[in-house]
Amino acid sequence: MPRTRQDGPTGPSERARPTSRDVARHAGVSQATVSLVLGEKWHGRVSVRTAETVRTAAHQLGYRPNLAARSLRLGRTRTALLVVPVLNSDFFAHVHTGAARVAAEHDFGIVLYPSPEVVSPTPGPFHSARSALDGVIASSMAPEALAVLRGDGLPLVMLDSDPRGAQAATVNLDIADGMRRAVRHLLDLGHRRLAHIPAAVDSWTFAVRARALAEALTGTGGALVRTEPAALSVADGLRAATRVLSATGPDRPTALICDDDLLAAGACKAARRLGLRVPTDLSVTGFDDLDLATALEPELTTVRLPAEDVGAAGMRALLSVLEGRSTATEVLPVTLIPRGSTGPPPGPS
Amino acid sequence: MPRTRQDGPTGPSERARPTSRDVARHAGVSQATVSLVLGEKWHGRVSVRTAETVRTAAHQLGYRPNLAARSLRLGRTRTALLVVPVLNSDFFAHVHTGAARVAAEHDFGIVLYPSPEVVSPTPGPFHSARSALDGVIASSMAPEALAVLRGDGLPLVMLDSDPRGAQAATVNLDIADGMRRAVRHLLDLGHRRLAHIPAAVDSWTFAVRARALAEALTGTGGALVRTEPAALSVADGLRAATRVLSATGPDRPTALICDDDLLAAGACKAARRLGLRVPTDLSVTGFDDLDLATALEPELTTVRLPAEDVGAAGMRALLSVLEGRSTATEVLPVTLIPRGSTGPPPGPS
DNA sequence: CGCCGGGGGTTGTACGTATAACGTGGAACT
DNA sequence: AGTTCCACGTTATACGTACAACCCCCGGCG
Repeated sequence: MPRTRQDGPTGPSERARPTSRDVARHAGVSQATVSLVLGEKWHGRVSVRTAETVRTAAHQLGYRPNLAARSLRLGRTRTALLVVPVLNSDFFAHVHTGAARVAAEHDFGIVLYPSPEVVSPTPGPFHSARSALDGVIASSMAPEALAVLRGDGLPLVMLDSDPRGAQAATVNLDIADGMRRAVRHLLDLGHRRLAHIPAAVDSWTFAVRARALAEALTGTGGALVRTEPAALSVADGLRAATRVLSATGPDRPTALICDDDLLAAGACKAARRLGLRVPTDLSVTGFDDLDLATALEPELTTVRLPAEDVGAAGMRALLSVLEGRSTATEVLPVTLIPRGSTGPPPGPS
Repeated sequence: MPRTRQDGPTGPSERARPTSRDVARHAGVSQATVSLVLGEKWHGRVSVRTAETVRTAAHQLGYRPNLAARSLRLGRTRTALLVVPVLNSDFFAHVHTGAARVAAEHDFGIVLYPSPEVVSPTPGPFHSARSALDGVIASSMAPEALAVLRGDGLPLVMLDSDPRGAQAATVNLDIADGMRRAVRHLLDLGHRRLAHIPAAVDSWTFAVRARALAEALTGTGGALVRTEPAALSVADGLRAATRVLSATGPDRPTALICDDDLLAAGACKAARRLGLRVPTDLSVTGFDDLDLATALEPELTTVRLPAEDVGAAGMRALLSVLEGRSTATEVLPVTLIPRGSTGPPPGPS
């Protein structure tokens, strides 16, 4: 007997949750009527008086619909999965916040999934096997992980990912424009020899940065003198920047473009250790505009990515897909935030 | 007719998900047998041959159990809610990671909820109204929010919260010990005049810091010369530290103890702006050991809080509670990470 | 030879909800 | 007076699963 009322060890204070039938009994109507009223589908089918009776009864009993039952009946769960590569970046934390806000407005829940590998070593059948889901929002995923996701056949929205060839709605950041702005900013300050510290991560969002950087430099007199990829951490940014800055003569750049604020922070550290002052001797730019950017001294010039907007737009896109309206790729604008880590290049000492 | 097979606009490729009954038909057995086999409850009730047949059939069809149905039947959802005050701190991101890892090991899911207010302005009926939950892990919650949570009558585990009077399992950090270590560290370096920048947040974890600081100083010759609370941000840490450091003479502290790395970062900024070098003229300590701590120059001496362990222990505690084993309060040790932001006080110039 | 036992399943039911399909009493119209 | 029709509900059912309770057949034993 699995279903005896739990009046045992927990005591009788552990009241079983009231069901719609309990409410019905209490209000003197049938369970169907309760469902109609509480589901706001009663107009013209139930009298105003009865509806009111039902509502007060539900309130008195503290009735909460059983979502498992509702999901089973409806075949929908009003829950979306948000997959992010790493959570310990407040970029994705903000993505989540934005998505959760929109979700809440539409009575949706969000399950956060910090990349399959983090939680379980076996990619295996994806988490959607566990939680009942209506759709998936995947952020900056590697292609093979995406394939796994798509295997579930769930409605999918991709964030900050390659829109080509993806049979899915996509919400992107205008990363290329961001890079153009950063380059333009440095060129305007007078820099001509730039170096790039790309993130050593195989994902669309970083591939775009490299391409846009090259394009933005063509025909401007500026040149990319060095490229040194780094893993996404302060420590590896430090290492990469140190290598780049150890060059001398015309190979030494006067400005460093980093794919991420973490890398930029590492670069600033490297500069200081090499006796270079930022921005007097070296300019540094980042991407994201994390908390970190203003914690540093000098504060970081960076391309701000509207993370919360990305999450919100992603959730909205998913809702559209679920309602049958297919969505075009959406591209959100980014802004360059000039701060203290960039300045004119040092004079030709 | 709500349940016509969806062969319309989406096309016939949108196969309906196979149910246990489909598997049964495919394997030539009854649905009950499928349930027994897949639920690993068949030993001695189903022959090995049949069990194998069922499993291959399930695999061929790509069967995934419908979790809504299972939850309805079982009355349990294998889903826990993790409530955190703010997500845009990688402390809580790590808490989540730890909890999610343990959850995955036990085939549990985790729904993350970044504090009621963030998502919906009305606290109202809590999120547990939305998602079907087996239990709640609440991290550093304000008392009134906790009361709302408890109102749902769900099994509850609290993280980093006041264990007294809480009829719930608690996983705590030995914050008091952390503060003691920080103070001891500074005293050992020779500091005698300390200032405290507490977080202006009404929560247990910060209240403990203040108390432990006072206790750690009694009878040591060290004194707390100033206390200036700040909101949990770099900017407000900067503001508060600026006020503290503007004092002159014996009121000016030689070391700043900050309740959080963000505040410590702000303090370092303040020091630099006032022409004070860290650690030569001023020592600074923080709490958390965020990425931030090693991004700064000098790197931050800080009390490392094992965030991931907290999350993991919290999830384990919840599992214990769900299995009827009540859990004692657990206290995790913390460590002081001495780095570049602390040093001997300046000589009596 | 009749009865027991147990291995190997099956049938039936309940979880709580949403909604299609079906009354039902009475006012209004023919 | 009979028919229509509507306002207001109710009854019945299905979603997919887990498991209690039953069933049947066959070998062994008294």
